[in-house]
Amino acid sequence: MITLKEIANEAGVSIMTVSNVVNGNLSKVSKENAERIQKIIRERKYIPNSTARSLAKKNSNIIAIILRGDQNENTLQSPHNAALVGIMIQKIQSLGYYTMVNIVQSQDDISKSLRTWNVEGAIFLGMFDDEIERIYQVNNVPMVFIDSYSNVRQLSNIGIDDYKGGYLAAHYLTKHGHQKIAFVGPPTKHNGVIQHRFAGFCNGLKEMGISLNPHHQFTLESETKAEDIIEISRKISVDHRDITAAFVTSDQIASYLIHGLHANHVNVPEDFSVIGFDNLLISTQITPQLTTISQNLTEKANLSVDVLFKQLKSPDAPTESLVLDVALIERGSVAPIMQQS
Amino acid sequence: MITLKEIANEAGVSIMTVSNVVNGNLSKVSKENAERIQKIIRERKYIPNSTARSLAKKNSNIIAIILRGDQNENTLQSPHNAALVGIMIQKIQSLGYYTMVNIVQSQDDISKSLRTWNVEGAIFLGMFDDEIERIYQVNNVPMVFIDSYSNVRQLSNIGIDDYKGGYLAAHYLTKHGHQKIAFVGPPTKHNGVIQHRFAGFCNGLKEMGISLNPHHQFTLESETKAEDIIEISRKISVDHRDITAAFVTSDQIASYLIHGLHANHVNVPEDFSVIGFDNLLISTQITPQLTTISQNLTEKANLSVDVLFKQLKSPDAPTESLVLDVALIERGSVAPIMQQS
DNA sequence: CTGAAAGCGCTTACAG
DNA sequence: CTGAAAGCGCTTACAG
Repeated sequence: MITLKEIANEAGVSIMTVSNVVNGNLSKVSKENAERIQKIIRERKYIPNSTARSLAKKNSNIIAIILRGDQNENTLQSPHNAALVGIMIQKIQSLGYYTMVNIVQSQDDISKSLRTWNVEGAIFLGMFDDEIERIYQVNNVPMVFIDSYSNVRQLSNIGIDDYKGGYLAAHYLTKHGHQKIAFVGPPTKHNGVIQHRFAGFCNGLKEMGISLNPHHQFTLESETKAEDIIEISRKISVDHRDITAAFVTSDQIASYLIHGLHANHVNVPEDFSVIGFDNLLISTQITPQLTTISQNLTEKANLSVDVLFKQLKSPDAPTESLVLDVALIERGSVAPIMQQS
Repeated sequence: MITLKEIANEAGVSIMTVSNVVNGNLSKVSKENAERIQKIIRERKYIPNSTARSLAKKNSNIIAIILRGDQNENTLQSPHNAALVGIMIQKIQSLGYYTMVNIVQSQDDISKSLRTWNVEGAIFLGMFDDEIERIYQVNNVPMVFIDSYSNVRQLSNIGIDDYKGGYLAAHYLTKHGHQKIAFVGPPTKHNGVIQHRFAGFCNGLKEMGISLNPHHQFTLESETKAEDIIEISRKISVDHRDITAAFVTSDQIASYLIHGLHANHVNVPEDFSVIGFDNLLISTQITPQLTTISQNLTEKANLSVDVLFKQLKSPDAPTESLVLDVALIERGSVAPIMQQS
């Protein structure tokens, strides 16, 4: 590894002068020296040692992306998370920073990763409220959360209008004549995106004079277990033939549901209508293409980095909580009920 | 930040003794001291400063995952890459290391990221042959490549039997009576996975006395542009009604193709058979479920980390090139030709 | 078993 | 504009 000292020797100056050139403090260096040193730096392919720099400056140029993980689930298998992380990394890089990615289990000590590397800021995906509380207690770097509804304290959060998403779905289905509508998704009892989508959905129905039949709420214990979703399809097509439509909390689940319905000779949208959530690639890959609630992942990722850097640059900047809009995308998975057999 | 020195002061010992305790060199410390110091470390929540440690040790505990990116494409949007990266991160963490993720454009200087942080090893996804050559010239950390067919030098690589994948597809389709078969995928002219899948496919056909009609090779310029795939569907269903089946180089592309065929009133598998590649989640989310060539991503990711650490622990370990097996998964997207109308 | 010294490669703060 | 000194928080190598 070539160092400041070697460059300084070769240029016949002190390491301070080289350091100033490396850091672009050209006002402190004579033009001749600056140019000569720059030439040597280029020729010798000098790369500053970030560990030394971090130690001296007590900061790092590292941003951490921290994902809530699970023993038996690959959290980056979720297209939503993967897309966000990919965009964030690119954005962080473009700002001259480095990205460390951590996947933490509940009991893991997040502060260790953050503190050991003097991480300058962190973006969190999928954390639970109680974890957020603990994270705040032990860390004081700028932090931004994605899709948190925690109200235990004022935090910077980038989320979407989950309530409106559910509300739009309810209105759209009822406008198409559906009355007996199912809700399919993870449990709605936790404070989070699912609960808000559910609330918007129920209130949307209520406005149309419909109340959700509790038996028509189908709860998945695990987000990604295909068998559970297939089982729900079976129940709907066998035990609940009166249901004509479903609002499903993710495109992923919706696609399995449609597959399962089809296997039970219930065709979408002829016999049954489905609305998904997210507007992921998969919503255009299946047949019929999925009518869904879209969220803008690119904006979500970029804004989260923007908000983080705002706080990073001015430590007393107020926390920011942004709610991005959602919209209903009409495709082929919903049909008016009149056409149904 | 609490430091070694503070712990040493509080314990009334030198920082060396504390350092030995922190690093588990308990044979060098008296039992009483060790226990007292451990207690203080726990109470004060001491976390070693990795930047200082790295500087002193001239290494880091950081592994880099480097993905080939593209201006207008999110490389983590590929479920294949996202799943691999997720598993790798978890594995790297479980070994006590940290993961930095870089998404590089062609002209980017990879050695900068690697050298500035004293990165101890790197795993590369999606690099081209000429880039690999350059990477090797300027870096000397252990490196593992994923899915590279570069033969410019001996390198550690984890890949799959792409040739066999194509071969299996050809045999399976011909055994089901198909004769006029299309190949759909990215260009086959570059040395890489696609070329080998294509070669296996062509040779598989040849063994059955069939040669691929050059007009039946449909080439996609961009892997993910849905419109291009839909256009191919149109061509096949309108201009090439004699084609009865297709081997497609990814499940992603296959799903769009099936959707496009359907839009042109060609139903899979009744009118047309399709085999995909990867066995991603999507292959079970669409209707019909996709018959496809499966690769084991979990094994691929874990082995790549294993091989990297083998080289990292013994610097003169030979490079390892592993080829994982593939298998054909029978689902619903292929039907015998006799049943076709 | 224990610790004083030197050094890792940088930056900060200061003197000239 | 230039540089000598001190220090960031650790580890290595050595002496006791």
